[in-house]
Amino acid sequence: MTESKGLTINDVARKCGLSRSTVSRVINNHPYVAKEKKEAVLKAMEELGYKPNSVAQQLRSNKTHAIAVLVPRITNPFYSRLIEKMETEASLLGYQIIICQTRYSKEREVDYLDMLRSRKVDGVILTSIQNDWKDIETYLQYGPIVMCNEFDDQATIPSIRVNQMDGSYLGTKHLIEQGHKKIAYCKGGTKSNIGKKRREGFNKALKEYNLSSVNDVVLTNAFSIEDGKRIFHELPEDITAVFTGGDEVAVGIIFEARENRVKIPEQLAVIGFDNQVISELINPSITTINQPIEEVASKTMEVMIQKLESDKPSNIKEIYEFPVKLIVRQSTVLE
Amino acid sequence: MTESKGLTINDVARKCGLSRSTVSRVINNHPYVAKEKKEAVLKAMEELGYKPNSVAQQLRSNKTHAIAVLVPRITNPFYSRLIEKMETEASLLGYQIIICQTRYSKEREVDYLDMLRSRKVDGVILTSIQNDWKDIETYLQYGPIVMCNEFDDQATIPSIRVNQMDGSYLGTKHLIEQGHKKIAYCKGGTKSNIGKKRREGFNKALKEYNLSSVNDVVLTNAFSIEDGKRIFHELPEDITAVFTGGDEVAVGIIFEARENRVKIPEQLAVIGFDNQVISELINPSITTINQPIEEVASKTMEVMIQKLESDKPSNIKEIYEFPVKLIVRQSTVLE
DNA sequence: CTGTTAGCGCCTTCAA
DNA sequence: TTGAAGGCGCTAACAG
Repeated sequence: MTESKGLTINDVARKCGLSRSTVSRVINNHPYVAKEKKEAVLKAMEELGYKPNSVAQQLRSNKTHAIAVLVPRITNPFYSRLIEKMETEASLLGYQIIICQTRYSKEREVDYLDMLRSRKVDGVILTSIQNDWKDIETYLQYGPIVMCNEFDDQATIPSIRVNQMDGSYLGTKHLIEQGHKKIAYCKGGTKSNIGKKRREGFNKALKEYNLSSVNDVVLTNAFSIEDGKRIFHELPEDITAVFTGGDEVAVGIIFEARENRVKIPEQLAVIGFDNQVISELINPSITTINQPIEEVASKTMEVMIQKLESDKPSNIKEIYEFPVKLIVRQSTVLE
Repeated sequence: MTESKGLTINDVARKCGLSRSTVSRVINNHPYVAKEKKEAVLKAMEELGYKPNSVAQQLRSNKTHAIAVLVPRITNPFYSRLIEKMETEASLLGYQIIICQTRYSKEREVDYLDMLRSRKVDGVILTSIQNDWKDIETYLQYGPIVMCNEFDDQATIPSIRVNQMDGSYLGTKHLIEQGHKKIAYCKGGTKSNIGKKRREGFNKALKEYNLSSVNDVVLTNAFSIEDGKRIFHELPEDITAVFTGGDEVAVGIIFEARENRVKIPEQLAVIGFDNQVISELINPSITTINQPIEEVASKTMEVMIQKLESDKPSNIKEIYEFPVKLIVRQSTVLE
């Protein structure tokens, strides 16, 4: 098969005996085009099988209708749910999503942000942050950046997120109300603001019940199922409950507990975070914190596209915070 | 903040007192540029913070370095693993991935294929097929199309996949060897070639053991966990084993069996497909078929980029078939 | 209402 | 080794 030459607006113009401008006007639905000429153009485009070259349109208009979405890894169900909804919304509004996996690398984050400088995308959505805000800020002159999920208090851009503090507060309070006095706390990376807020909520709950000083068991690097398995073995003897900060970690702990004949929740109560599909299916099912992921994703895309289509400045701090909900299941309460 | 005007090659040329052509040569690493002038250009670009406008480059070169990947839904772990690996490979070779979720719609599939016509992407990777091959074929004149996972026997394009028939054959044989004589078979959609091959493998195993005529229990629309739950209740009394065609379906069946006090594998043996993370974590763990997803994804991207960078025709049928492996776990054998 | 003209930013002959 | 000029395909003034 011979590679198609790519029809241009000139071919259409020639075919219907009109000028390129007229054809262009028809393409862009301009007013003031005579009915019959418009139809002639439409007919010519149809017969030729013409479709405008979007790259040329992009160059002219200085808009790509593409948005980069940076995530650590797409296989993490939290991020894939975010992406699923963002793509659906974007597609409805005529935008494309370019997937960018940073795999927690500062360099890759910068490389992807550079797509703003090279005009490959109109805007960037960050769902995690590897670099300092001052380094990210310099990219703001090339197009809007919106933060979704993760955030930075100094950042002067829109931020769409859930109330993380409330999540850990509700979860911890629930554990305390089940009678636990010695609760381990798992955290992920060090720079995350999500982590900070969660810790605040955890502490707040302890304080309310005057347990603050007795709880200082903190497990770090808690992200994956594997981490959960490791953490199970790092748990001190006197711990009766774990706040994991993620359903994956909870799954790992439960799996390892099963292998080691440790009963959950009788000997160890476990609470997750995210309300992922697996939390409901594993046995025992996992008490967790539900985040309205779809709403967060929609709102993020809405804010981004609004920035793109209005000429309002993008360096304004706006915060949209969504509520979370405690989902009680078997991993913390007896049947 | 004032929106950056976007520096052009002209600004750089002016800054270092050379022509645009020379600057362009430096950008593209052409030979025959005097060392000192080259350095002057580099210095000017550096000081100005110039980066070439990739849209203009795209228009000139008629290449976008973007590849559309069509999947039904990104939240399906099978597809997100495929995408993860594809994105990683593409990014290494200087390409971007545009995520396109068809959600099993013919119309959306065509809309996304149209990005080839409008030159938004250089190539398209299909991981599922909604339209007939003859309708897809017409897009081939605009750029390469590669099939990954799903395939069509008539299609004259590269196809990267696993040996589906072997998968269902191995699984079914395993069930038969455990003593099962009445095995239910779950299938997904009607048009899938994957489904056809799987059915062949299933039948082949039955035939080998002379069980062909007694097995005619086929459950349809088996995709999700919810489908699995439904199917559990549709199972005839005399069935002792189910070939589910997917770990999600197996999970649904196991979940519902647990709720209904049906013992797995004693009363019902279940075999999945895909070796997804959850298959190992659920209790009982699921016997399943492992597919080398990462290898399939890499090979797909390799083939695509090779088509893009050579001028070889893209309408050649090439088949790359990877082997699958049976993973035996608790859902089919007593401990 | 329609055509002519002038670029968007870049790369690549062609001449020098 | 370098610069001038033309054009990739499209749209938006500006005339008419």
